[in-house]
Amino acid sequence: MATLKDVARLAGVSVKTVSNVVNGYSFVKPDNRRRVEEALEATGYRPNLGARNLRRGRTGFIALVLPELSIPYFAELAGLVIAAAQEHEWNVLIEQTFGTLAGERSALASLGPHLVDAAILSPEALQVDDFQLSVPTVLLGEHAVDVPISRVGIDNVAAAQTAVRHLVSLGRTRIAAIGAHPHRGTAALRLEGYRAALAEASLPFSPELVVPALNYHRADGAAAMKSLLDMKTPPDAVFCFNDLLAIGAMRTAAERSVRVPEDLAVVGFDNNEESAYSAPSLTSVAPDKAAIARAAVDLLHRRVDAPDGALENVETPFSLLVRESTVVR
Amino acid sequence: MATLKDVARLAGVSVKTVSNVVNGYSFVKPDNRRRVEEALEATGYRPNLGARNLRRGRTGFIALVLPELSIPYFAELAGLVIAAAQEHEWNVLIEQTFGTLAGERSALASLGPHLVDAAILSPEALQVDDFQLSVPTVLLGEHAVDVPISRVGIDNVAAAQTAVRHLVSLGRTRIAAIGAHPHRGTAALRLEGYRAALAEASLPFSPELVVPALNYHRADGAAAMKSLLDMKTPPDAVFCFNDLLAIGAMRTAAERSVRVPEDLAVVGFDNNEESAYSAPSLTSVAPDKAAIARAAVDLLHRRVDAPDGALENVETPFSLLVRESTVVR
DNA sequence: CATCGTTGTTCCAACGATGTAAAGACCGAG
DNA sequence: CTCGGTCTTTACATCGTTGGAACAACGATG
Repeated sequence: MATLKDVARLAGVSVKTVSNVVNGYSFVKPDNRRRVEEALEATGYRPNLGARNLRRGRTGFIALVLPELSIPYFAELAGLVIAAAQEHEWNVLIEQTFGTLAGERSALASLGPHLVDAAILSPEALQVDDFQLSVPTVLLGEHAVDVPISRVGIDNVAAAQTAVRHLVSLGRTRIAAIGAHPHRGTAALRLEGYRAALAEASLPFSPELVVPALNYHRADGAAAMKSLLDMKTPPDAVFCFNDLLAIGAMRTAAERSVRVPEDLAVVGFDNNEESAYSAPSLTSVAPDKAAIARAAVDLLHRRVDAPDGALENVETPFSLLVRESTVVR
Repeated sequence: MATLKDVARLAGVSVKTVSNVVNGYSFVKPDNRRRVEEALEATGYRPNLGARNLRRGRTGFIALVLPELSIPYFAELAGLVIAAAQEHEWNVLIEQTFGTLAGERSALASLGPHLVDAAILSPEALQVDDFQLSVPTVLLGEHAVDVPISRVGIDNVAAAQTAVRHLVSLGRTRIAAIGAHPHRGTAALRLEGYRAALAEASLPFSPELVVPALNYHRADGAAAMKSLLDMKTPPDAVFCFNDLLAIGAMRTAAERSVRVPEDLAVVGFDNNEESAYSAPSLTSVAPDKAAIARAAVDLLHRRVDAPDGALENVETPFSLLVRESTVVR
């Protein structure tokens, strides 16, 4: 691999002059510039990023800490973050926590100014004390606990309310919710939106219709739905806190020969790509994932330049995509 | 951020002694070792990986070049590669090519010994000339063209043959294939396995039952299925070259009121997590993705130590998971 | 008591890049 | 023909780390 030294020798100038050409410094004699450029071409020089960053005090990387890439929402988001980061000449380092406290702590511990310039976190279990951050950071989703960190996400209360309002507008009166979670801020907000929509329609809030889910995988949705269908008066609609839960719930409904949407309307959250193709296709709250990714990366980019900027709370748009799981074609 | 120098000053020893402690060098006086360890603890020292790697001539990163993270197969695989890489103290840098030649070329160009120690490629469009690699590399899947690079993957012919044999064993006689592709090596092999299974069963090979797909997304499967169902004698089974195509195909079948599996048996390939929850659930060829990820990373790890080792061709196991899309419960 | 091998520590150079300061080239003005 | 100023290039130090050589301390050996 060619270094600046090699190029300099070939062009017959000093190392620094080559560096100046590479970095677009203005005052280089046209003649030298030409010779250097030829030498660069001839050697196929590529800067050693490690060395450059060591000198510059930057790493050129940002961390993206998320539960798991096999969860479609995070996979799609990761793809968008990578694309957005590229525009700022950042490479993205993905760390998986598997939603565990230990995983999140170890991811956080491995972060540091020498490894990444900034970090995007999507935490599920972190405690207040864990947030000893050494690089500019932005949270995706909601603060699980009250910490002064910038955040990007949608208005979860409004989004959930929109979803449940839709179920109400279909004439459903016994609307369940799947995905309650003791420590997840997002879950609390979606539950709040759910309750608000019920109240708005003067429907009673029945705690037994709110089913917790410790993970948000398909299997959890399937299990939760089983318990709902075992009730003596099962619900006629269910609002799931993500699409995977909804897919699992629909699976259980199919196994019990409960018709969706006739007997049971189902709404999900996240709008995974697969949800447009499920049978029936899934009505879902669709956050603008590209906007989230771009907002998060842009915010960090500003913050790296001005580390002491004010906290930001960016709200990105969402929409409700109505599909077959709530409305008969 | 604390450096070795800070720790050394605090412990009252030289920088190198601290370095020795950090790197587990044996001959350090117990007393000094203790003092250094206390100082490490007190300062919260973390090695600057950039500097270390600059000195060691390693970068600590491997590249994973794949089409798109929003494709579940690649997302799942990426998660497993990250986990496997962690065991070798490697971080993974993901590059998305979106399946285009330009995307793959630019990913390849950005790679180099200064950025990554090795690379895992999952190419779709690369030409022979493009393979001017500067770091140890392994291909996932198949060689699109004939290049001398190590490779990890399953036996695609045998896997496809197993899938189609299963359809034959169900008494299906008019078996279609979705996913033919002019330049994709994997597609050619799966087609070969398809033809072998037909031949084995003395079934005729009908070119009109082989539908090409330029991309392997759900929409392509849906479109391909439409063309098959428009035939005057539609197929009674279809082998899709990946699960997304199969999901799309099943979607079209549902829209046309074609019953799966009664009227049409469907088999996919990849065993995405979503395929166990689709309605009906999808019979699929299941490669051992964890084995693929581990084999690829291990191979690279060997190759980094011994760059001139022989080419390797690692075949990982697969199985056929029979679900509702081919067999009535 | 000189010598030796082992153990423990320090000093120096180097990885490849860039910021700084200073030196050299060049120009026109006085 | 010198001076002052602007352009252009260079030597050097530096980022944080580690390999190697040099050196110091030690008990053991003859």
